[in-house]
Amino acid sequence: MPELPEVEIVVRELRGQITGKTIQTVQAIWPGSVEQRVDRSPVTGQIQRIDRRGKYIIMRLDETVLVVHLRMTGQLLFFDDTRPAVDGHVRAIIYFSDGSCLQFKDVRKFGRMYHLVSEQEVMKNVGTDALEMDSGHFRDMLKNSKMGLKAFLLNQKHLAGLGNIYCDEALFLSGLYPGRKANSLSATESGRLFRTIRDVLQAAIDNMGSTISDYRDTKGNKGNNQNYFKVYSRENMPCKHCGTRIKKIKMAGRGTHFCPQCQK
DNA sequence: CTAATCACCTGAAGGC
DNA sequence: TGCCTTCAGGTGATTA
Repeated sequence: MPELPEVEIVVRELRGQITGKTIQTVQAIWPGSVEQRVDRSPVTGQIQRIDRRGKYIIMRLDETVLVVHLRMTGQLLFFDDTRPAVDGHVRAIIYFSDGSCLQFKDVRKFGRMYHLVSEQEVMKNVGTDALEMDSGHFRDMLKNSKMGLKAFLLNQKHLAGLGNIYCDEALFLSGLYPGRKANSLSATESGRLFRTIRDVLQAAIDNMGSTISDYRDTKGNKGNNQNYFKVYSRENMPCKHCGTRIKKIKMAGRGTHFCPQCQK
């Protein structure tokens, strides 16, 4: 579910909710969801600051870091009081010394909470955050890749943060066919794609993220951006630009929506 | 290097 | 109602 905009909303809320709080214990209800990679040290300490790169949430403690990736169905739910798991899908709970808690709910169990010395242990293949990228670097990466655009944009090592939804949206608004080779773009097309990606992500943040089914913010609220999709989930519906039926095909292993008329 | 497939999991939705 | 198949926002390993 969560791509860059959804993770950004969660991070912004968490900053206000848990910065400065001290972790008392972490209860791993489903052990597979929590990876302890710090020898002889339980997860404790004060949360100094919270960062985000791509879809990763990085909570910086005194000596270590707690990194969370929500993958498909993960949610971080904050509560002012101490309470047991709110339902059977809660995989871990962080209890703070002031009595509040953060519950990590994840239906499909793909998400992870990592306790690490450095976030690089799990983020060595994650590139520059999509909102921190500059157009020159983006153009250089495109020029040096023979991948199709869809696969290129989904690959987190180039640009971190885009997932299936915002890839399809950005390619539609750029007028680019998802199978188009990255190194075939002109300077104009590259610049347009760069700006479109940034605008699509920013608009989604302004709309509190997209909720297809599982995404919730830390208070359990859904996003609103799903009401503004231009192509994603619009198979067989008329293109908002030209009226042609939107097609859905499988590309780079993912459902890919596009307008056969507008995207070349 | 690039592309395709599978694996990891559970639940919802559609076909029969 | 029930069974079976397919699909889902992600990523990493493996195999052509």
